[in-house]
Amino acid sequence: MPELPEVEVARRKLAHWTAGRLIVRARTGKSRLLGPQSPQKVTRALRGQRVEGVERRGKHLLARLASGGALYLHLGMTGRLLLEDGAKHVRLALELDDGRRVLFDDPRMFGRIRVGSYPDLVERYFEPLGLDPLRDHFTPGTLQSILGRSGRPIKVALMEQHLIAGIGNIQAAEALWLAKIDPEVPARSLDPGAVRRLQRALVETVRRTIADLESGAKYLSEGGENTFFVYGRAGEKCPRCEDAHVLRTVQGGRATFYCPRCQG
DNA sequence: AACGGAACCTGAAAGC
DNA sequence: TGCTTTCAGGTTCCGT
Repeated sequence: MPELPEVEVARRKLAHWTAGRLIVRARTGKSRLLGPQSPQKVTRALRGQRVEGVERRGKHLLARLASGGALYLHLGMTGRLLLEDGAKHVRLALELDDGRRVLFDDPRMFGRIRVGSYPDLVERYFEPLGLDPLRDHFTPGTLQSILGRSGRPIKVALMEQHLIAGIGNIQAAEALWLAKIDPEVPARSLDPGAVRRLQRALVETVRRTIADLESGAKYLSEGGENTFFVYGRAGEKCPRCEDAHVLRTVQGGRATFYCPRCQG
């Protein structure tokens, strides 16, 4: 499920829960989330460690440990972080010195858990990523130069993590609707005006989704109300022009929602 | 290199 | 009601 907004909210929560805390013990079991690492390697690297801070780039999280090591997490499609119980598929549990437990729940196991040295994990998982829409480097100029390198449909290009980090299927659709850009046009064909609108739209949709989540909004999959403009709204009237209906197509194997009138 | 499609998984929702 | 199919907000691998 998680795109940048959910991951950023997860980062804030994890930072809040673990601030100044010691991991008394970690529990995990053998699962594909661990990759080649043994459960023992993971639990040994975490036990007794103090969490010094939690960083995010795109959809990737890194918790710095006092040892100079770090815990890397990717929430995949269905991963989430929560306190205490209420989770059926806990893949990692961190028991803190205040008696609380942080749980990484992930039914589909598309997420990823790694331990290692902080520099190694940064190099492996952060450095290959492109522009992060919440950082200062995300400007119309940098976006223009990045998009100029791709001839793929703009919707597909927006989701390529080595170009722009953190945008997924929902945020891509929402940003293109806000910017009134046809999802099918080649990325490099956007003129400076369109790139400027897109840059603003990406920041806007990401910030708005974060604000919604912070105010308690639930994921669609957890029964939450659909707060998006076009995502998941095939057949409904476009909320802007109120004339055309939202269409659903498929690009790169993923559903794309857009207004053929506003974004034609 | 670039692209489409399948694969990896489980569970909820829709279809019959 | 219950069985079957489809779909899901991510990433990676494989063949063309």
